[in-house]
Amino acid sequence: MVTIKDIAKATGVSPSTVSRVIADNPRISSDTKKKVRKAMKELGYHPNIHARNLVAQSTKAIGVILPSSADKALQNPFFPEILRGIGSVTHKEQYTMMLSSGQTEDEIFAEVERMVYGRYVDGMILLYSRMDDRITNFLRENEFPFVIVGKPYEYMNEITHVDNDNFSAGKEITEYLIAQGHQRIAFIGGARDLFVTIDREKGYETALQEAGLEDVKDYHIHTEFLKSAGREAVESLLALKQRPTAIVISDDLISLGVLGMLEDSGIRVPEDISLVSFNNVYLSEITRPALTTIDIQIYELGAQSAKALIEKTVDKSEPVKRIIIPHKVIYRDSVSSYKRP
Amino acid sequence: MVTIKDIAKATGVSPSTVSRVIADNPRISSDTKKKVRKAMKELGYHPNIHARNLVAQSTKAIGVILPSSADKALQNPFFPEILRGIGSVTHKEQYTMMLSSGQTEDEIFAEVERMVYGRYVDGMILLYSRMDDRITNFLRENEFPFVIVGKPYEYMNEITHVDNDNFSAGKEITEYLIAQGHQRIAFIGGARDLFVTIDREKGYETALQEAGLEDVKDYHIHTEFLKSAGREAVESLLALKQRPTAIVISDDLISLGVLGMLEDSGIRVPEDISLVSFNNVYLSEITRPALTTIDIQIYELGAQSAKALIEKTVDKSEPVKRIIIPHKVIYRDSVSSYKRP
DNA sequence: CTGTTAGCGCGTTCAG
DNA sequence: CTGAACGCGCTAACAG
Repeated sequence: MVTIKDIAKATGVSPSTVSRVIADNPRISSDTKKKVRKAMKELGYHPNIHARNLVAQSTKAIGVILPSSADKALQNPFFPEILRGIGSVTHKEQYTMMLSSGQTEDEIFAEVERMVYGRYVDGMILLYSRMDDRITNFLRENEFPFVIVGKPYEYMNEITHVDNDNFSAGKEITEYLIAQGHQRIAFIGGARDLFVTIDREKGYETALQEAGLEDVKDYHIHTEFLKSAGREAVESLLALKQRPTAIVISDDLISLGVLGMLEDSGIRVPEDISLVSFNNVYLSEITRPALTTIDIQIYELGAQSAKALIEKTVDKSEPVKRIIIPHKVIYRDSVSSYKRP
Repeated sequence: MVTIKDIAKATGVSPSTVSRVIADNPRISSDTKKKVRKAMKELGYHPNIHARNLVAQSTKAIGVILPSSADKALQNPFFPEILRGIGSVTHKEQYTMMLSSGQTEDEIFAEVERMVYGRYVDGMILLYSRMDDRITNFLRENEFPFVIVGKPYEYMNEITHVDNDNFSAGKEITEYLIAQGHQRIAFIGGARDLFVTIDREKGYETALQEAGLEDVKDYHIHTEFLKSAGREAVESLLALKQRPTAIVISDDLISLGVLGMLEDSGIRVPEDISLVSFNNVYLSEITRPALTTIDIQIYELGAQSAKALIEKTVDKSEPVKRIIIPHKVIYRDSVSSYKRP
């Protein structure tokens, strides 16, 4: 391993001079700078970060916390995509990205503790937002910089977060369905304690209400990614005497499952029933029919959260922010206008 | 920040004693151990890894290199799942996982250089295997510990890698199709320079050959995840006077695309054409029909590669290994036996 | 069984 | 413009 001393010796200057050259300190003659840089190249010098971090009391690294992978949710293409977004800015800023690897909530919590106390990272991004979250509380109590992708369950004004306007998104897409003539519209969502679900559902309810449509209780379904359990729920939905003519689904991946069940039941989309959903992951354009869905700009969600976090870690006085990433309806083929039978 | 010194002062012992307690050194009286541990608890001591790494000349961290995300391939649920596998063992071993974040090959290469030279990590896992790969060469030249998930393009016997027997898998699944009476079987694969594709395709070819079936050139299609370009290819396949009655597809995600196109063309699966594919990601059971596919145990692929890597980083003399993860055909509904029309 | 000393590689005073 | 000296927090070698 070639250190600062080695190249100091090789060039006949002192280690501190070399250090200054690395930092591009203006009060070093360009002559010696050149000389030193040359030696660095030749000897293959590379700074040792641990030494650097030790003195700098900062690591240019951020931790990314995934939801507990008990959640099958991890299989969602949402994650690679948001990681890509985060990566784009960590990379640009020469930051490093450390991933949580725990499976259960307890494991993850222990990991977060290590990361924070051990000074592994300068800050973290939470890729989920759940009610009453231990990790969020811990981070807050320790005044450790972090940002949440989604909506914090409390202290909204004290926690920087990056989110979509899920309420409006849910409202808009439902209104679109209503504009197409649908009056019996159901909602299928994921876990009930996730804010995305909650917000989108509220938007849906509000749209119904404003249009003077009845909000039927049986039309609300919550399920974890639609395995057998979800199947029954959907079947009961179809068994209703007043079957819905359209469904708002809170996630593209769930839509895929629903699409399958509908096909099993011999129900055609969009002829018999219309579907809309959220996220616009790659999948949504290769299903048949292709899904009308809301593009929430996952990549941007990631990029902006990383950007906000880094800003905060370099300047503690950076104010708390709430960043809303715009969404957009992507019209494809899963909706038809309702024609009275 | 509370350091070793603080707790030394608090307990009236020397810093080194504290250090020894942390390492659970046997020649420390259990009395002082207790005393020291108590103080650590009370003062909230946590070791600073950078200090530790600096002296240990090792970081308990591994780098995970994703393929360049120009590849849309990243959207594949394969990645979250393999990360989960890797995470399971890094977590158990108290290791840390650092993710590459570059988008282009050049960016990633620069990152790898930093990680290696800067001693960010003790070793890395490459989540792809491509012909003539710069990063592989670099790692080899620097004798830096790494393992490849997939097959190295050369120096097979000098690079530890974790792979499936993709050749056999391709052969088996094709033989299954043949056993169902199919004689005209096509192959659709991803990028041509990826070893997975190559191996699976060879298995397919061998099966045909052994069964005395003709290997039709027009039956081979290569495409990047089936956007417009892939569509044309598939359409040309269907336009052939001798249309295939079954298709072997090298990835579940591609299958999803093909399924869509087939439906567009009014071709029913499996009645008109049978489909089989690889990976058994979550998706493959929610499509309609559910896909008959080969389970390659993605999670295990990740876990084993992490395990092998960590073993190598702790004991440099650990021999090069080649670990083959078994696969298994998962029979679902995308295949029917061929009946002469 | 425990304390003292030195040093990991680097950045940062403080002198000059 | 540059060098010497110190310290970041921790471990290891050597004493005792």
